Amino acid sequence: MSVKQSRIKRVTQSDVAAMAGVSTAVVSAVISPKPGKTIRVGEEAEKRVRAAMETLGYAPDVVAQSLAGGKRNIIGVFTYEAIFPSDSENFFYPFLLGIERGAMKLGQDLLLFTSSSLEKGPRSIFPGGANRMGVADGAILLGEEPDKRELKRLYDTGFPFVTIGRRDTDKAELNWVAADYTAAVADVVKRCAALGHRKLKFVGATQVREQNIDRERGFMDRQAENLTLSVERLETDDIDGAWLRRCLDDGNTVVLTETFKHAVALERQVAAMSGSVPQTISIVALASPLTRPADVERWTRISVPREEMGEVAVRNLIAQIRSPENTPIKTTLPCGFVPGSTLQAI
Amino acid sequence: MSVKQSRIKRVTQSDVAAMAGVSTAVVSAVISPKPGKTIRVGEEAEKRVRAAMETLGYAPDVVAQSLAGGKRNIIGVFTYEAIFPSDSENFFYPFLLGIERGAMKLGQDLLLFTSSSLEKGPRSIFPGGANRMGVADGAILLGEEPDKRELKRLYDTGFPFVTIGRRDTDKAELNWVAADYTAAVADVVKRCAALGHRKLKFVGATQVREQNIDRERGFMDRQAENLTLSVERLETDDIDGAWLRRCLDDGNTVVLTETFKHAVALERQVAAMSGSVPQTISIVALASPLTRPADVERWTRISVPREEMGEVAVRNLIAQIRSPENTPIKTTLPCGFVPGSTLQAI
DNA sequence: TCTTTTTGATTATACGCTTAATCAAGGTCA
DNA sequence: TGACCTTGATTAAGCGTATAATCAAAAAGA
Repeated sequence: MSVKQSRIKRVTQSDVAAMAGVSTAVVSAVISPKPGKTIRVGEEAEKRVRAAMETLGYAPDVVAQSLAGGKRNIIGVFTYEAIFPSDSENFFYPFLLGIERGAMKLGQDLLLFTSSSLEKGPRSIFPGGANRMGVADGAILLGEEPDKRELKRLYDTGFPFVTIGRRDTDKAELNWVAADYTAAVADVVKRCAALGHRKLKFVGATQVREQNIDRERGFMDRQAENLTLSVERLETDDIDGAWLRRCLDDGNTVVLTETFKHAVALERQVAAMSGSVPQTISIVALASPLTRPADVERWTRISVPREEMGEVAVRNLIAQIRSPENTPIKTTLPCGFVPGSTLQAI
Repeated sequence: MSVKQSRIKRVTQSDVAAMAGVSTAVVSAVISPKPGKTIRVGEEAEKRVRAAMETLGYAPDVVAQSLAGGKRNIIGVFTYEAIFPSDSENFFYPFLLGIERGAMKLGQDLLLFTSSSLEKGPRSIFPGGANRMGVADGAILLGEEPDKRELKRLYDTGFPFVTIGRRDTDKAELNWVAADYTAAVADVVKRCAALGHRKLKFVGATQVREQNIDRERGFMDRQAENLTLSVERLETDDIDGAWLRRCLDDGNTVVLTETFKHAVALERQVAAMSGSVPQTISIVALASPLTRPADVERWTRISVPREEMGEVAVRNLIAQIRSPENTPIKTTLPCGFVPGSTLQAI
């Protein structure tokens, strides 16, 4: 006969209620005061309840609160990759900084859904069909989802969440906070034009998501000003000598690359034909690097307000949680232009 | 009159049960088959249940499962500083990596107590007297606590927790996982001896905590082998020209410093008297740097198995949560010796 | 044939909290 | 003085699941 596992004795509401000489409903009301006051508490009683909570060391059980439909002051953070990136200069890290700051300011704890990892590969919101997120009041989703249907499915559950990065879905109005790539790229084009460039090429990733669309739109926005603009989407491998030759022969004087990898690949080809950047051709990177290369500073590029995006995501999420009847909040934040030495006047 | 937010209707066990023509208990048994079989299910019934789950798209509610099972599968992480260090090469970061990995493996979510931050200054476990930790099943404490009484107080609540780093407290047997500084420093002394050093000096921090005691003990362990050992504890500012002169005059050929700051301060003084390390004197750092200086690799030092410590902390915590009647688990993990160019033979 | 065991299920309760529905007591007001 | 409101509470009904306690029927054993 095995020894029975002794349960940890939790301090519960009724313990507190008993000590304070009130009912559990009063304790509940003290923990989470609601404007819709179906239960009212007198000063005296509240004082006794708080004292009892103090001496008993009571903390509400979030799980029970969740089940009962109350608020927990916990926001979930879901990432498709590891939350603490082993590469510490990781692209996602600043978002987390911002999220933590936002959570601090708003008195929220952060729940990281580390349990949803399968053996290998990317995480799933619904590992094995179940969804742990319900423990939190809402969640922030970070990173590129491998399967957009998961977003739709989560949306259908009615669970409040905010994605970092714009998300476009049929039949689902999502909350998101995104960088204003459109304006940022349009600004880059304008600056290039001011520097005398007339033929500009946009080199984008083959994977086309919302942010890529935004960049391309920003690029094309400036068509009017007697510029010649062309767009190509290709793998970095496709940027070879022949490609560069054609690009130059076409008269392009500056290339805007959607990723750092493209920019680096391009510079390598320039070097291969004994040219140099920006003498042979100018380059502007339209992104923050995924992992910080040693020489980032050298590059002319745009910067994404990542920490701020994280903080705003928390604010928007809380707003959405507090009034779910409101329409989804979509926030775009301006990017910065970072001058470097890879863009020159012509 | 505001429109009431219509709750999303969940597919529950009883829906499935109804469709399959059984009771909810059977459905529950089908989802989680336990060895302790208090409920048995026939083949026919199981088939019907599975079919019903399929057609209804049923997914168990993890929150309810947690409530009923008594386990939340949530581990708290408490840090006295910001959890996501803005300096990502931060000393604490690898611990978090390990904690996340451990949590993943054991199917736990991680709750970061960001709400317990006061305006400024270090965090408190009991902000305003309340303790949010009860939210989790247990917690991992990271960083140097400003006030040890908080630990005792937390211990007295019976809440399971593990500290990273050894903690010694009166009347409280704590769980911890620590680096084996004693063995590591003893090893360093042995290596120095093997290289011909006979007079070694230990320079420690004035702040004496458990880990400092451990290092000093490791240093003194080797007294037998006809070595001359001396210990000094001082601020980095106290390492000036006069001090270095005395140190050399005493015949010391190697200094073991407890922190990187001390090591750096010492080297600066050596340079100030036109000497160099390790020609003038050898230096070994007995720690991992708090923030990674550009030239860490140059230093002969010991390395702390931080990621592993984080992972083990999770394991130990879970073990403690599962069987609270067990005695506290104290784990020490071996450090590594990292050869560098600041230690030479004599 | 009568008792005992095994199999396959049901019922009822607990988990800790929120909240609608109630209610008692005292205060207002015509 | 009785009708009505306000205040400060209590009661009780969930939320979705797990599981101990039961139980009926069939199988096995004597």
